[in-house]
Amino acid sequence: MTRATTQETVLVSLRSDILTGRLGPGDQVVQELLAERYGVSRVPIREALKTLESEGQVVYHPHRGYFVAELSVADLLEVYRLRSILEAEAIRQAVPILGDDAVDALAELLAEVQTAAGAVDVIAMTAANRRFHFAIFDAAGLPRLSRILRQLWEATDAYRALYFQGPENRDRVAREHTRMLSALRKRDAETLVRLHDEHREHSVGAVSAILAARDR
Amino acid sequence: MTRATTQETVLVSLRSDILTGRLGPGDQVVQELLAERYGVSRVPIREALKTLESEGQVVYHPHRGYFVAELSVADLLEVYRLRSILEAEAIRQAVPILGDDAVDALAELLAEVQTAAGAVDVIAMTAANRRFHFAIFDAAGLPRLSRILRQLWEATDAYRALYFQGPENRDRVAREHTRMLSALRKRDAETLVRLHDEHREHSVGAVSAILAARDR
DNA sequence: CAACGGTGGATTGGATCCAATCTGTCGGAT
DNA sequence: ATCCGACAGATTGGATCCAATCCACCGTTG
Repeated sequence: MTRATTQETVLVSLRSDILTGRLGPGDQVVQELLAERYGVSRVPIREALKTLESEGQVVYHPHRGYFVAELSVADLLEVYRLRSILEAEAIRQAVPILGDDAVDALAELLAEVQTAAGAVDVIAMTAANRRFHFAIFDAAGLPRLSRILRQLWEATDAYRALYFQGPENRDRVAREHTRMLSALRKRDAETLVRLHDEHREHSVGAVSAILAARDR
Repeated sequence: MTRATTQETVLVSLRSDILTGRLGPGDQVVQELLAERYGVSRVPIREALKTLESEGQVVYHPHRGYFVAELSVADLLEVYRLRSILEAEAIRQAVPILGDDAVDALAELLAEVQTAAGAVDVIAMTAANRRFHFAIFDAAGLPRLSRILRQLWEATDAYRALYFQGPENRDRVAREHTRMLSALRKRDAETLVRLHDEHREHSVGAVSAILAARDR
């Protein structure tokens, strides 16, 4: 059994801090503070922050430190535009080579999302939601594409949690996922692409509204 | 004047080491060795390596260290496939909003590539070539897209230098760039996209041949 | 009163030291 | 002869310490 290194555990903690809003957009990330919070030295914190920086989750100013990235509306639109292009590519590649067992696994993941939604556990729902979508994307067998998509998803993590706050959004996501699964069962890539586009379309609208409200 | 931090200087040194083949694909990157070579401690090395890791230039195995990434043929094909999609997007966005002054600047960059090609300075040519292409991509005003494209380009840096070794490849690139510039002057995005596709098509063939030769 | 320069506290950047882990090798047991 | 475990060297991971930088505050000066 290979134990996780400290920087790895710190990394997941930091991600969750950002996801839950404990570290909000624009906040300075003081290394000493985190070191104390997690009971480690500053070294693994720094390495974890470097990773987050390259993912665009935090920005780095030399000699000033790391700050949780803030998304402008333009950023948000760009992220969704890129996702639209790349997810379509992933889906078209994945659907024809998806085995029945993989589809069954997806049904399983769908159930997890529903469960978390029912329990109003926003964190669990965000995680399950991601697993559902990436089970499809990863099936394309294009690791770099998966990696880029992960970065794009993570870039909006700080805001996605807000989206799932609304019960109507949770219900909507549940319905859409069900339709995605049925398109998958028919191996209907084009419908799946269209459903994803609608899915994103709605959430980009909702999140921009949140952003606009914040900036006021 | 704000001085560069050590990790930044180390980062550019490392990039150049990889580009020139001083660090070849598959090599282990021993931190102590680099620390001595650059006359610094291991800390900035580690941070620079973290950055390279997230770009996919090196891979990281906990407790074992960093290794210069090796590209399989499948990796290479994926990189070029993604570039094809994303560069087309960048070009279509950029061309209509490109000012005359920007086109003039590109002509300038083209000249630099030619000069370096004439001088058989592979390093300078690689750098100038990149500046030429990214002047176009960056003009799209989509920073995340630019960033992703940079990562994709860097992933094949270790192999690109080999491509420019061949004089016929250098000549070909020079000709193609000239045609790109003239398409740009006419604001003909579709021709420019097509030229880029041909450009890539040829180099992916050449680099796969190099890869195949290595693996034998 | 605005602009400038100095000063002190806070924070990050880098160096050095020690601990943890991995890997290859050498004996010994089966 | 082969497999297994202990040991040693090498390398990385993390902690601690000191130096460099930044930034806000304040007093001075024009």
